[in-house]
Amino acid sequence: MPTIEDVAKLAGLSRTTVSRVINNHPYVSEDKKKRVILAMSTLGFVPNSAARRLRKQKAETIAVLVPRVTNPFFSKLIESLEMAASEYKYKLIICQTRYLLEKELEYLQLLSTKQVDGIILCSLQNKWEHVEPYLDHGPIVLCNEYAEEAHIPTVKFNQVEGAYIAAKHLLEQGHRRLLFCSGSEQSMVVQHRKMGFLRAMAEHKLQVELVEFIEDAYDIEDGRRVFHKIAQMKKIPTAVFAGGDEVAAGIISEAKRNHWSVPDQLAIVGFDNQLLSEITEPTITTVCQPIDKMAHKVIDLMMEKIQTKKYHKKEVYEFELELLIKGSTAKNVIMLA
Amino acid sequence: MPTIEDVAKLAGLSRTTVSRVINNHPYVSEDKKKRVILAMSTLGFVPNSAARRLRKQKAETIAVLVPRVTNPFFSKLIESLEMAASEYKYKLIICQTRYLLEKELEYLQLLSTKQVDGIILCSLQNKWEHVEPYLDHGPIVLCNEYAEEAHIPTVKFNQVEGAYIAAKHLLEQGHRRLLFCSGSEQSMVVQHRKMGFLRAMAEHKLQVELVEFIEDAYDIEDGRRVFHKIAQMKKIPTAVFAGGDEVAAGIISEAKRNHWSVPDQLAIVGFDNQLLSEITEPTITTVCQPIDKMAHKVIDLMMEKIQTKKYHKKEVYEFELELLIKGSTAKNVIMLA
DNA sequence: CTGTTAGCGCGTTCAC
DNA sequence: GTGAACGCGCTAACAG
Repeated sequence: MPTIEDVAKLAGLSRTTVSRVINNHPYVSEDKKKRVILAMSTLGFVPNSAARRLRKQKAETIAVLVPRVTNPFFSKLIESLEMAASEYKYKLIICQTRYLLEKELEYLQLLSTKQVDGIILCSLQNKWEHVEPYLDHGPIVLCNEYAEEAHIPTVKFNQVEGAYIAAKHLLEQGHRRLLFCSGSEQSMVVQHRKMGFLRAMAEHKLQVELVEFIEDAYDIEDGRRVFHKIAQMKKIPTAVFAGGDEVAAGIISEAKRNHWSVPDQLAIVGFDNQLLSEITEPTITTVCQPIDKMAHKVIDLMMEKIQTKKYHKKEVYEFELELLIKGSTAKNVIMLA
Repeated sequence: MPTIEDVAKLAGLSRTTVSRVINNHPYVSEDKKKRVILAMSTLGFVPNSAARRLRKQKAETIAVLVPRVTNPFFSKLIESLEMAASEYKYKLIICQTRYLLEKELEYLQLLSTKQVDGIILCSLQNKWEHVEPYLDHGPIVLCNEYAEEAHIPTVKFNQVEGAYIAAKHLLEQGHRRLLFCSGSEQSMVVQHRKMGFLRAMAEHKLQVELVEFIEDAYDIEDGRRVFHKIAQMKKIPTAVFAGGDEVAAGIISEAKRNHWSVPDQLAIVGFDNQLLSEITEPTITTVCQPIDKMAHKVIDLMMEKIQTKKYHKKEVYEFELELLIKGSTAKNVIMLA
């Protein structure tokens, strides 16, 4: 591999001049610039990133921690983050924690070892006190997650409100026995949704007959399991708030296999507005999250923090959610042919 | 940030000894080892990766090029690759080419700039001659894709056979007017499937009435569009070979909205055996690909190539595919309750 | 078993 | 405008 030295020799100039051309500094005569560029291309010279990183103390790379990329919410988020980052010429390194505490900490070390300039946490399993020390090595930004004690930039959705409008919708449809079904209780996303859900319940306190909770449901398979739990309950709920469209789809699918009618016997509201929610029968009433907006905000924030190196202040940016009413809850809506 | 020098000073030893401890070399007395470890932890020392990379000429990182992470096939592949790579303590950097030639070349530069030790190409849009030069800088391995002229390690599925068994199944069900629906014609995956499909057609030449082709279908939305194209054909096919379960799901969904009966009026076979294929009604007959096996093989291969630095030989590893017959083609199968 | 020394390839003062 | 020289942090000979 040719180095900057080789280029300099071939061009009959010093390393410095070559370096200046590479980083297009001013004060290089057009003539020599041409010579350098010629020499570079004849040698097929490419600057070595390790040396640059060492010298500039920048990796131009950000780590994104997500539980799993197979979850469509996260893969959509990654896609958006990647596009936003590439506008700044930043690379992303995607890390799957699989909800494991150790994996999360392991990947946080990318920051200490300077393999990345910052970390975007889209999942937070560890207690904040275990994550905080890594802040010594660079910026950490929370994305979609939230931690009360974390004094760092945070971009999130208004999950409280999202769950509230979803729950309210179910109540307005006349449901009195409800099931709240979610992912890990660890996550503040879940906590917030539960708060919103319970707020709606409280507002209709007199009418609500039953409120049940189920945890750790993430995908279609989990949804199927949830259905069977429902079917075995003493008092069977008439409506389910599912943490994601995948879970909702699993419930619907299994319900129909068992000849339950949706939404008449069991109404379901999902989350995320995945394409999947248009495929099921009925289609899934769902809460739509503006992932793209969030992704852009996160990247802009991260870039600012990397530059200014001031990232110990808590600043929370919140995006609003919207309920899309479709077939899985709408009793008397005339369905499109 | 403390450096190895600081640790050495605090421990009253030389940089070398510290380095030896870090890389657990032999020939370091237990006593000094202890002192070093103590010094490291009191200072909170973490080795700087940029310096290591520069010195060792290794990034311990591999780039994976995929079209889009939102495609479940690729997100599943990434998940498997990531788990396999982490066994070697290798990081993955995920790059989305979005089927763009320039993006692909841009990411290949990660190899020239030494940001990664190797590249796994799960998508190949450029002509091989445009990719080949990058081989000067490190190993490139093809995964799921194939290029005749590429003399590099390749791990793939037997797409010819996969499509053949799927097509044969449709013919055996009595279908005589068929539609082959796929992604980009560029991809050898598509070419191979087409070959297998046509081979089955040829074997039943006398009976086949119609064979149509549609391209550039990747997701649920595309599937919907495909349905409308089908509906407008002069001679309407009775069976569709879809390049993926998403497309198949889109076709089924739209077909049913338009009161077509599946599989009676239109039979459909998908690809990938996604969870989604269990959600639709009917469920989707699909070709199952052992993604996990492929991923492990690719990583093992890549590790070997990085080590030996011999990666200019073509060696092709192929995994067999399997047809899973479900509701979208099975006319007379009694469906499970 | 341990320390001294010499780069890995680049960017950047500071003189000229 | 340009070049010489230093050092980013670390590892790997080579001595001892």
